[in-house]
Amino acid sequence: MEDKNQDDAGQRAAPRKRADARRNEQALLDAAAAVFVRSGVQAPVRDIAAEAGVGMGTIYRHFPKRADLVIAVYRHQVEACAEAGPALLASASSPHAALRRWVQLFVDFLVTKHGLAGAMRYDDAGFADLHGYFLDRLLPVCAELLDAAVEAGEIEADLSALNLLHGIGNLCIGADKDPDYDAGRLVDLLVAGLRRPAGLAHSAP
Amino acid sequence: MEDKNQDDAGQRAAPRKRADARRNEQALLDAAAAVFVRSGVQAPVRDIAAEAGVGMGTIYRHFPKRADLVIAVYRHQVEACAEAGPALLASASSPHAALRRWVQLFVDFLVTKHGLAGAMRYDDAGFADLHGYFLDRLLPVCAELLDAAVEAGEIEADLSALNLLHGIGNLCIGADKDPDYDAGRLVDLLVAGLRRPAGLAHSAP
DNA sequence: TGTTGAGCGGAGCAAGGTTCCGTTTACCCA
DNA sequence: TGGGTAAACGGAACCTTGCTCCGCTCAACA
Repeated sequence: MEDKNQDDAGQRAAPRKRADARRNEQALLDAAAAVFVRSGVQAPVRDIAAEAGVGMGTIYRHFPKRADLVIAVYRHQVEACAEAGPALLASASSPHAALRRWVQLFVDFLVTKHGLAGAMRYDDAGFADLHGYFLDRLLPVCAELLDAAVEAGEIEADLSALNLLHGIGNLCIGADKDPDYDAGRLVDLLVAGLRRPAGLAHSAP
Repeated sequence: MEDKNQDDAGQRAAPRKRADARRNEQALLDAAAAVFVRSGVQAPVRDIAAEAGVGMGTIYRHFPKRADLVIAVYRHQVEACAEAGPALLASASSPHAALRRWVQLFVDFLVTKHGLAGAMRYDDAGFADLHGYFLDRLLPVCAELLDAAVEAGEIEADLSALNLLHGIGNLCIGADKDPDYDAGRLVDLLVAGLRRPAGLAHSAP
């Protein structure tokens, strides 16, 4: 456990960081998480630097783009969401039910992070990497759920996972700002609209 | 027709503008429209001033916020969309069909204006007025269509017009940037998901 | 303990929205 | 037609925000 430089069991080759560097990276992660909760994901970089008690240069040394910091802060939760996909598929009563529950999981995640959905927008150049990261991680999961539901004859096959994820992300924008806006309901309607009239091809259990 | 100062048959009391002021206002409107087509709605104010051949001060005299300029440019089309609602309700085969067609009209409008949907976001403070304008004009129309469909027993009553409009606006974000993203399809799914299983309460014609 | 380069801080740059204010000029009246 | 005046103009300047640059510091290792 108390190893020398063990952040990432994955890629060896990183030439061991200095202690102060590791300390600062962690401080930045903690500070960013706190600031994101307080002020939202679009909080100024300067605020985060101040909260962590480091200079601007330090932030950009560890996280070359603002998006990289955001990614790092939410990595664990994205990972958890990705892993929930196959699990739900195995445990839910049908692929469509699994899809529906997974989608709500994703919505809950997005909605609880002030402004994350907005920052993830496809057309936000500054956050292109964030967009890419979410897609890399979640697109295969979403596709698997979608395919399973198509396979089971529960939904039409004409919606790509990419479109669905995009749509969900978009629907969650602003959900944290307006208590009357119910992103979960809208997303659920969207997934419901996907459903075939019961008993067309195969039959649903 | 060649009146003295007749922009607005509505509110009297405006104390007659100078000729150069009227000329510049029109030039700005034209310039903004051109720039919006070329570079999108988020084009820098400076670009619009340059295109119109006026200074920054002039733009802000006529349109105190960037959003005011955007509103002015699209006012006609928003108006047309608003008026299409009752017309569709009168002509379509059912309220739900009317709703569906109206919604597609709105989607087409949003998608063809680079970045308009993005700028309209609820959580974009800079464009709060734009958001407000769209809502003022289109919310009653949407509510009317929704109510009619509920009345006819075609859809559930548990989705507010505000939520629906929000959702549609959100779904259209980025649609102009990514040719693979099909906002129209997603919105249609959403509206489809709203539909009651046929023949529940009243019966659909 | 001396050397050295990884790491640090923060001034500075660019971009974009908005404001300020000295100058210009359209319009009214004599 | 000639003045007077307030409306209108223009653009420099300001503020915020993301990101870069670079001289200084000090952790790590011999």
